[in-house]
Amino acid sequence: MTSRPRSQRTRKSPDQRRAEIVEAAAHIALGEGLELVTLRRIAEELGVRPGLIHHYFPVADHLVSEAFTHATTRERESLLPPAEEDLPPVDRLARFVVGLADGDHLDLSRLWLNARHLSRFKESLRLAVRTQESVTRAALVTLVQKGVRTGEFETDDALKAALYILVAVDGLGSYANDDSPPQDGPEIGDVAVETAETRLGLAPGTLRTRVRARSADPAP
Amino acid sequence: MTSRPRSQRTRKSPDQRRAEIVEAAAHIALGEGLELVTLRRIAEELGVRPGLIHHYFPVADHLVSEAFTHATTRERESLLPPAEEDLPPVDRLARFVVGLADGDHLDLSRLWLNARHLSRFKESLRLAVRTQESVTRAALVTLVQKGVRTGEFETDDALKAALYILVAVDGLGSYANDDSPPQDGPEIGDVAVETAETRLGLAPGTLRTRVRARSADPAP
DNA sequence: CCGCTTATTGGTCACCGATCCAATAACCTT
DNA sequence: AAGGTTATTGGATCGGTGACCAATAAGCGG
Repeated sequence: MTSRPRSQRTRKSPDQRRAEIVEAAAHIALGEGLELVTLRRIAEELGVRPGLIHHYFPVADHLVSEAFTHATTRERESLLPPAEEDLPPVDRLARFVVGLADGDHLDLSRLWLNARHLSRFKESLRLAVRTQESVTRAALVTLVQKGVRTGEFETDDALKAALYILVAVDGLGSYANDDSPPQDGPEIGDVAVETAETRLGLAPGTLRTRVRARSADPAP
Repeated sequence: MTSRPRSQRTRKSPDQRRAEIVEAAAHIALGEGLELVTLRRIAEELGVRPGLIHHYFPVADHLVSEAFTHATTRERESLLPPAEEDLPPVDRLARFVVGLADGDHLDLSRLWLNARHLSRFKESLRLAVRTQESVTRAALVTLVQKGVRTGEFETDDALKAALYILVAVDGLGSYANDDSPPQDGPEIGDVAVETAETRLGLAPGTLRTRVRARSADPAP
């Protein structure tokens, strides 16, 4: 009865295998932390021998930074997607800010916190963080500018407004690993939302309203 | 010639030795990171055998969290000292916010970032972080309230104002490990300073001015 | 001054990382 | 169908960590 689930050996194309590895690494990074993106852990995840991972990533740190980049990119595409023609900037901003301010996407906040710290010791990760940072910033600046053109936002310095919003978002992200009761008085998440509204001349409550409106009205 | 710097054995009182260990650990934590607060590393720092450290801290994690608490407490006492009767709230706030916003105290910002992330995995550290967080918050709230009473600050919600300032400060702290050129357009450090000024009804530039004034005028 | 408590030593052990490498076998090419 | 390329394996090595412990000696109290 010695079932032989020992799947012998499955040989895949380098591209495919590599993608598979990065995918698994990103998954672990997001769920368990970048320090658990280890040759053995990823190998285990894929049901493969550690040596194989080393074959594709001779330097383990590179896998770590790729995992971060991959996870981060995918998350951004869902949180701050590039212009959807039909969706006004206010709604796009609302999704981004509210999505991060509220409990959702805690994974992502933790990952950023993780990466920002770990980048102190890992050169390649530091570069990846910087890159992702500027991509995000660019996306947000573009969004703000578009909103200004459509008259939805009001600011004389789009870059500055974006920076303020990002600092607030990252500030909240600092608390991503707190597990204290959310009785922080003035709903801590509001800080980012209010900051965005203030900086862009939106009436208080606008952003949360837009999000609620959208989720209640799934099919236009 | 065999100099015998092998200091035989120096036996100290438990209290003294323990303090010495925590001191060394705090130093390493601040300068090299909490993950380097290791039995061996601290022992080396003190010219002592690792076993001794284990004798005082059977659970290594406790040393880590104590190191954080120690370092953090000392730094706070210099950055946000408890009421000095002669110093007006504006100046005390200025020292705190500007001190953190500008390049100084990078060590401290890195340590906080470090601790906030690492607390994801270390229970005892998580508690220490939460404690230090609330001590700092309480100190800042008290300061804001005092400023409101003296008429220097203007806000209808001291706690909220303090939270905003802290989020901005922590947001900046997120970038503590960046080594990119500081050409971030609108001086990134300004975000915290401006946030404080805005939230407390201070004229723009007030805080930086106060700091400059104080450092130019050492002896009253 | 001697004895006893205990701070301090100098190891051991198990665990878990990265890195490297020879041998194996999957699969494509001819 | 045979051969060759190389993806994949299964080790071994090395360095670092925490935990643990018997033995030693420092220095205090009698």
